[in-house]
Amino acid sequence: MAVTIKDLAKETGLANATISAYLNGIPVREYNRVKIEEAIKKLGYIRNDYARGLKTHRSGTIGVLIPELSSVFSTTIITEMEETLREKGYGIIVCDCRTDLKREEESIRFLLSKMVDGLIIMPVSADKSTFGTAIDKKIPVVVIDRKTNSKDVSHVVINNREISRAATERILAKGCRKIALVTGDMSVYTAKERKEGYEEAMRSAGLYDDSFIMNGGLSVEGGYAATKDILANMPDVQAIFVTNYEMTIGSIIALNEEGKKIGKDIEFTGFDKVEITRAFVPAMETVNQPLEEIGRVAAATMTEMIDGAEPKDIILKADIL
Amino acid sequence: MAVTIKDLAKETGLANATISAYLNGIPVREYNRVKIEEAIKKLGYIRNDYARGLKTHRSGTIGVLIPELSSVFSTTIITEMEETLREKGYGIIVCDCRTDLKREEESIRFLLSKMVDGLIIMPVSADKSTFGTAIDKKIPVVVIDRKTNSKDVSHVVINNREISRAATERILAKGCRKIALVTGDMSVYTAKERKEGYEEAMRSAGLYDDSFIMNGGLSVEGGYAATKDILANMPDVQAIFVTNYEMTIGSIIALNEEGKKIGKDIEFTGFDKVEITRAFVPAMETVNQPLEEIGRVAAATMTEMIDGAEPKDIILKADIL
DNA sequence: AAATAAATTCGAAACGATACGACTGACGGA
DNA sequence: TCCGTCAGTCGTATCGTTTCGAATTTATTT
Repeated sequence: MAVTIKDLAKETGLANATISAYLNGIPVREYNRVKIEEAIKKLGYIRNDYARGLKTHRSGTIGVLIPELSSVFSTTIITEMEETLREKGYGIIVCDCRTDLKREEESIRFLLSKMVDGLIIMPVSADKSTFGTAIDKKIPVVVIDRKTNSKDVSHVVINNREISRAATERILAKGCRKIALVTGDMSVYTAKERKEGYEEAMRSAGLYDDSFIMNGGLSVEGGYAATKDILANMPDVQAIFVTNYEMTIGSIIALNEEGKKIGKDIEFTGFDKVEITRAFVPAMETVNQPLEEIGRVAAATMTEMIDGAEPKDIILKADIL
Repeated sequence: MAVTIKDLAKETGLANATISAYLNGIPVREYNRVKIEEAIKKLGYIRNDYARGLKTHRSGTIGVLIPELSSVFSTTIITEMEETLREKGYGIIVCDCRTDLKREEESIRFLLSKMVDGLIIMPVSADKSTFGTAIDKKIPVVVIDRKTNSKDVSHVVINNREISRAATERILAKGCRKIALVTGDMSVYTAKERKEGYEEAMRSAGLYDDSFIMNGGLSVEGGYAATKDILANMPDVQAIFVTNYEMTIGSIIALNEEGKKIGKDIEFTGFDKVEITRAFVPAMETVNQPLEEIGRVAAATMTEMIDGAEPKDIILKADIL
């Protein structure tokens, strides 16, 4: 079967405890170190994390739960998170719950049964019911991109409201008065915050009118449909502000189809780095989230919590490109 | 501490073995079933996979190793794979090795120490040295998007050469004679195959000239640079064929910057579903890989191998949109 | 109702690593 | 030379499951 510590012990003539010590970085005599290392190489030993985890109740693994793996938003953050955590000796297990609450719960059970030392999660709902089990088990939880009503978890979010307000004000400064907003369902934290930022700006200008607000369902298709709708029913619209990556893409496609030139026929502000479109629509403005930073900070917060730190809320700053 | 089977045993007055049996789907008496289920709910029991894995040498987990998490190619495949595996009761652990051979090895050790029941991998090199450890341990390995020189693993690839040949022939049929190819380093399996498909078509037409072949390094920047280069140094080029997603994007950006209209000034065939560009460059042709199918098939092959099937090679068909 | 067959349940021994207290030997100081 | 110190090493119990043969209960047959 697999090579175990006992095999190493037999091979080297040492006790398991000594091998274990070596493996855990506790100093052993030079000549023993050499023997052990030779044996490891010779036998091809790989530590059995399951046995270790059983004994230590630690796995050296962080669970990452996201609603959708196939979005730049998630992957950029995850990549950076993995990097940071790896440096601290942690690996990650990623679960994609497909924006499905039931799967989210399933996944959390899965991760917990894998004995993760912590949970970084972008919850589908703002309700703590799903990750409550983790909290009960005293497993540190970091929530990203959402604010929840729980005091037991850390939050890492961006200044959604402020940046949306600023973006809207920038459009206003260009002289636009009829500005449409494409956002998501108000049950989604970011959608709500971003809408409120927009609302603040519009109200201050005395221009708020909620018929300018469209729900784009946070998807490419939704953004596309919402934009078509806007163009069809609000002929005098002067600008569109779209509040996430997918909808931005959909919206641009719709504008393009309708022959509306951004910067000329209409002002446009999108969300996130829509790389390719910059070539085609240089006049487009974009709210740029510090994705790498979110990943880094979330990871760092996680390790701090594992080491005993209290939960904290961190707000990072997005900027406008 | 955590709730264990023993706690359930105490709570119900049954032996651990009975609880274990219930948990594993072996029938127990109705009234015991009820008692056990109540106890589980009451105490909030979650099975400790580590203890179980230690005993059974199975983890119910498949390791997935990819060179780059932040690419549509990977994420689409992974998402589909996860779906399929989940249905069979497996979870996945994803590792991103950042196209780095050393990390690839590290990650494989990590995954093996996590006792994965199988490994699905998109190797950086075609050399079996990295995943050899897995094979030695009799762990099924499925390689996607690459052919390796190992007979012990399954391969899931697309018909790279044929489809590239077909794509090239299609361009030729439009009357183009000077067709540039942007591909990657010849050490990369897909780059090589795709280049050879192109070469076959060009040779048949008596038009092959390797000065038309550019290395775009498989990245957006590389594709961009290669295309700029082509436009600068091959003024009479009539068409460009780009062989992966990232380079396609880079190439389109470059063409756009240079004011070259696809379908008018130049013919263009890209690779993979470049969603957004379709709105801007409807004349663009694209080789479309069946990503979902790759994921599905890889996952299915994995479970078959776990159940004892022999390694096999599967070639899926891409088409041209 | 007794005897046999079938279905559950039980107890205790693993699985592979770590933790803990006890033990060894080498070294320096008195 | 003797003793205390301390870095290393050793045995062994233990983590929470599953496994397996034996023991017990329930169902079936005669």
